Amino acid sequence: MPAKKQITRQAILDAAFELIRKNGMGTVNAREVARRMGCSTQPIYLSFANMEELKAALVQKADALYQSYVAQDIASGAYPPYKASGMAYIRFAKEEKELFKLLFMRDRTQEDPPTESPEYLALIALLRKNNGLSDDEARLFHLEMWTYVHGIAAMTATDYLELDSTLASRMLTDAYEGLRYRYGQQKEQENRKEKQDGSN
Amino acid sequence: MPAKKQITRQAILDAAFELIRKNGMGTVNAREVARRMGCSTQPIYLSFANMEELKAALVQKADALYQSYVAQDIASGAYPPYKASGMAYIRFAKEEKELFKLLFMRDRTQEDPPTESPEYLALIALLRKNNGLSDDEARLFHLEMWTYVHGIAAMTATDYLELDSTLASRMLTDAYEGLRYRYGQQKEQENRKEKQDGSN
DNA sequence: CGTTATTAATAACAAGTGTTATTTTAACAT
DNA sequence: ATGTTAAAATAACACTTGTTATTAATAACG
Repeated sequence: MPAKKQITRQAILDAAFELIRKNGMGTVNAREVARRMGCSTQPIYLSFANMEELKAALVQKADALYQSYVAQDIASGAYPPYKASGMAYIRFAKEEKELFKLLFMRDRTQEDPPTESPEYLALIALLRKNNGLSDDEARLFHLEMWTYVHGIAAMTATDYLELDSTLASRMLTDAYEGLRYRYGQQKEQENRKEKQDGSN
Repeated sequence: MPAKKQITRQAILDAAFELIRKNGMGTVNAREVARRMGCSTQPIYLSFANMEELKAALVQKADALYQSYVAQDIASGAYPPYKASGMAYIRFAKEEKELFKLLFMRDRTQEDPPTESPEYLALIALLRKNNGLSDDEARLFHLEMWTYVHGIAAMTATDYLELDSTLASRMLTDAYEGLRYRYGQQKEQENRKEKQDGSN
């Protein structure tokens, strides 16, 4: 079964990924991808059923890159694991603005797992262990930290903010330690209340 | 100068605004706006030079609505002024998701005033007064609070988060009081250092 | 009541984009 | 070398959207 085989799915993906990285998903279209590969639009439809399928593959590729950011910042040991997750998210937003917008600033869809990911549960466990929090407390603590991290990252990706990693690190520590203090306060209050209840 | 005058600029603006509120700027186009008014696209080009001009007017209208949110939440007195600003931002994100995305989740452009708005300066002044902060400290404090508020609002607008106002209020207080504690700590450290320097 | 100015409707053009039909090209088997 | 066949180029179609040309309608004025 002889043929003439040249333009691979991978090559298309790579060309489209460069486009999306630099100019965003809004600029991805068949003719532009083809132009960057110096070919016609036909090969695209040989490797993908339609543009939607290509775009889905691009999202996957973007997510893989994000995962590598997290893995690297955790492995590097520059920060403790919980903080490293946040720093990686912010670093990704800063270095890959378009991909960040694609992955984290789109409307949530039904595909997005509402289920609790292992990564999420690992972070919750980490907070419980490090700060002596209950499961509910850890979840709220994490929500508060994560919305904060997301705020920094989102404003960075849209160019409202330009942070170096030193300031980002400081902001995360401020928030984290501030919350530890708050949650400590709450524990004290609960204890006081219990004591009172006991003495009555 | 006789004529026949019926479809006003205002009517077009109103129809387009309903569209943008419900379905976002991406869905605003001449034919759809016309369809909603039960007329052709011609009148649009009588009142506006082009669609870009219409869209700019829509952004202005959206901003006016946002300003009314802030004004109302400050005037209501339900929260102290600094907190009210944040609560209004979050409420706007929750009740007008598309408008929020339009105003606050787009890439920053050159039009966006890099200059320090009076509103911003008023909030800084408020923080200085209430918490005894220096100008620099207040600016950083505000940056930390505002990125947090933005994170909550942005995740709400994209449906990753669904908060009632009670939880939003609690989250803001947690962050605010946590930061007050942190900035208090820093002041102590500085004082300790000064004392040491003095004794040498 | 007819003229005229102005608005709106209709139709059309242009550009962009997804997609498919048709033709051409080139690698491999024979 | 040549025929077969997959892949690629070219061309075309469909649809969307911004915009403009042309035509029809209508209100104001004499």
